[in-house]
Amino acid sequence: MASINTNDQRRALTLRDVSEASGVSEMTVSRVLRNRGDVSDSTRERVLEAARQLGYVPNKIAGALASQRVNLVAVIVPSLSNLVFPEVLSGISEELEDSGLQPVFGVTNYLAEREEAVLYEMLSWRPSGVIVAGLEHTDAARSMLMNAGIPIVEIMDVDGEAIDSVVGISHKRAGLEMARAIVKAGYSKIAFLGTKMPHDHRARKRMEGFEAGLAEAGLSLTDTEFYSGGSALLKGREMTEAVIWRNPDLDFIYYSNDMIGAGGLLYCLDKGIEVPGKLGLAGFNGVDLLEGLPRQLATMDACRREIGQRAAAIIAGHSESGMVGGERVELTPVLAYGDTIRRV
Amino acid sequence: MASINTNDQRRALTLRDVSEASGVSEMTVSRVLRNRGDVSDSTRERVLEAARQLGYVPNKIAGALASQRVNLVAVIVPSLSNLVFPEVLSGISEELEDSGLQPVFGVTNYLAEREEAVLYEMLSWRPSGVIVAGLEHTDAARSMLMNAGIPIVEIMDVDGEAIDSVVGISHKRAGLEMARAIVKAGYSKIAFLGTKMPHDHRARKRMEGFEAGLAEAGLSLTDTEFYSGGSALLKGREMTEAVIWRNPDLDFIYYSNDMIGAGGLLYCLDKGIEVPGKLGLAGFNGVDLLEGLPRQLATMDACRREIGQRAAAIIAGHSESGMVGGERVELTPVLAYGDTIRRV
DNA sequence: GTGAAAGCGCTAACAT
DNA sequence: ATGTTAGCGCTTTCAC
Repeated sequence: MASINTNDQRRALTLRDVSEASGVSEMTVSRVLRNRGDVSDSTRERVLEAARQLGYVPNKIAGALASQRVNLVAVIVPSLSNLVFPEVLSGISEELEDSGLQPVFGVTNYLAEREEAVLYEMLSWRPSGVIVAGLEHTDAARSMLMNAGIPIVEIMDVDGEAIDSVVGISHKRAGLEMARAIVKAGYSKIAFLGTKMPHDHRARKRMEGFEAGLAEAGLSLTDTEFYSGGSALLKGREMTEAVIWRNPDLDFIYYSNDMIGAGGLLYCLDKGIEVPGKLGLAGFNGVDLLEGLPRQLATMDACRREIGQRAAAIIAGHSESGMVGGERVELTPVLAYGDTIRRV
Repeated sequence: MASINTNDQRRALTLRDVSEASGVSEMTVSRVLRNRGDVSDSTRERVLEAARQLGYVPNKIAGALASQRVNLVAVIVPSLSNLVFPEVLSGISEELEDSGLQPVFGVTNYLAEREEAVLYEMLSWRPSGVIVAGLEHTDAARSMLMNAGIPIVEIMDVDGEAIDSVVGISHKRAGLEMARAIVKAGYSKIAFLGTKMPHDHRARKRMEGFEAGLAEAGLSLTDTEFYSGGSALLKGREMTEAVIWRNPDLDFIYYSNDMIGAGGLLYCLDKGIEVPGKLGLAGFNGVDLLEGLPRQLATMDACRREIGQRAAAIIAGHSESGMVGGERVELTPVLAYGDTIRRV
């Protein structure tokens, strides 16, 4: 009890220290600590006790180098403040929980070069798999992924060519179906409000799909506006005000995410604008937050958590049973009409 | 141009491959790739070109083992869905950007045993430093941290005994000052609404400080209510309704976070309850979201981003110049009255 | 400015 | 059930 950790702070403990303390070979200590191979109960006890007493923490760097195996899964997302990605990450963590694999998160801030750098850094740790948001990458990044020799899962989006596996939804179709629903509900003077970020490819695809849907009915967007930075809720208010001011006869606004949509909704309620009679509104993502608003904003669930789970399951499957790869999982978002689209 | 990466997918490239492709020794290739030591320009060119052509990604596992240096900083937080932590993480990432250090994130879900497990896993990769939220840990975790021989920074909270360095605010004092401000404004029938999580020590400390502040004026909490799970905004509405129903003469509600506070505010606006005249409200954190609400909820900034930056700066400082450690940084949150506390 | 040898701390493979 | 040997891919150190 007395001399726990009197060891020098500089030098970390090694297997050898545990070996000496327990009078058992390094190899056997290693077996005990990894639950690998047969070890007698008495030996196991002694080793475990010695390791505990010393406060030994294995060196995975050495272990990984020797075994050529790393229990890490690289997960690369554009942002954490988006509300969307933390949920994806939860799904991944949850699914990986009992697989022996550990997620490691990297953030790109929606910058392709940043993605490339993060990826390079992560691949240099030789992870067991990569989960990366989106299908758009620099050439270098794409080539790194193709040559990594590990399972790659691109998530969120299925509109494009996948490197290996892909799990997501079609944002183009999401936009398209929203447009159809809106047209069917009788709206015709329609605006799109979104983020300015040129690298938010999914928002862009939703807008493209949306325009295609309007085109089917011979319509086109009356106005658009894009923001960057700041409180999304506030930006939603401001942009809504601006676009209404510019287009007094506007009858629908499609927002690229629920936060700005919620801001728009609050603005309309404040100003006494009749929703959905005079003005219809819809967002995207299906975030929890909406449940607490005075009215339910129409939205489309992006299946965030499930995307994380399915992606993680693919990586875990590979590492267990060496699957083939190249899987494609397209989930189908459901349109929730809420209270902000006129019912016909 | 033709035969880029015809290499076998199984075996990753090594320094030797680059060495052979460039006709330079492994050692010199290593020097080039790390910008270490003198290498002639012509040699450097050849090596870089060969590495690029092959698509070589260095093996940091081997590098770390040989050099006994790892450019990783372990960052451990309770949650990502809290809105608070993503901001702390941004602060850390930002500060570490040009330090050569890389943050690696782990999540504990407010569970002490989970924290211990995550910590163990992370320490086994021998990071250059640890940033961990909170001062409360299991004995084993505490002992691991003390014996890791690397800089440890506990963040968010300064009310307690630190292992090494600490960066945060006093949540007790935050609660205390909120109570004083409320009492001064003339409120006296006061409720506290928060999360049920027993391991949210900071929310607990705010409540304790708050009660102490009320006690100074001979007051005590009229009612409390705690929730877990679900949409915080919605829970805020529900709990507010419940507590008002139980205590018709209630004149103030202190929420443990801004999200439930915002829910409460929206509820009051819906119901036409006069805020702050009949009922005062206050939250905690100072999240962006509040800016988009119809009224400004009173809150206290938790200095999240700055906490991340300062903590990261301490770790980076250590790794550069071998500082002494044991720093203590207490930031001071500012009370923003907004529109939901009566002005006197 | 460049190369050769030794070894980081562990585990695979093969003893016994 | 336990021990021995070799080596994972790099970097450190020292030689030239």
